Amino acid sequence: MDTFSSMSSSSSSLSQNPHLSIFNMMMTSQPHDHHHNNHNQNQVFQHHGHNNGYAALITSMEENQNISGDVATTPAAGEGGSLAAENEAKEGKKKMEKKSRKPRFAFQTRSQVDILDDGYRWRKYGQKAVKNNRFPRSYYRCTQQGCNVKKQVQRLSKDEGIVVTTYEGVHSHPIQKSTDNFDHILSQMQIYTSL
DNA sequence: CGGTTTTGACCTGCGC
DNA sequence: GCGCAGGTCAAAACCG
Repeated sequence: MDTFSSMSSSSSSLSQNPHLSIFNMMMTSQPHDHHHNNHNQNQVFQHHGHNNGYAALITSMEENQNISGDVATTPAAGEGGSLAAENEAKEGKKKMEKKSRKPRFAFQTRSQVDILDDGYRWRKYGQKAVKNNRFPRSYYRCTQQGCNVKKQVQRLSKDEGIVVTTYEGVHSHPIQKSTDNFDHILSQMQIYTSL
């Protein structure tokens, strides 16, 4: 998403509106009708909290990029899956998004809990053990019909205090829960971390 | 009872 | 071609 390019320049404003800019952009970005081929961009945004121990990092990627060099991502292997059977006659099922690789965003947070409530409803559809990582990776899909946004949550084995949430795709519907802003999430994290 | 999680099987891409 | 690794399916279990 080219939206990110403008963000890097306005990174200074992040200190003003710490979380809103990041999350609103991720959650409310408009669906691109035509998958305009955005070039290979892999931008990393880091945001260090003031002193609450919170730190977030966002990575946008198009091809097979690594998330902070620790989380390995395969080149859209998931696009295939059992979709090969789609060649037969699966029309009720979802079809693969042509060749367009959906934008992916890696959101790295320092938190004790894996489930960061971002306001959307997710249904878990898989969990896999990751190589060189003693923590499994969980796969979620947005429960909203017609919304094929996926996300995967993984904890770094290097630093188990860090949770990497990778969003894939763009929501085509408003947020269902009353998650006004990131403060809600922040407070939630602080609650859990104080356990 | 309906929606969600769990979990093993299955599929695909890739490297050897 | 085979095995591995990552991603998905789907049936059963679980939970409100």
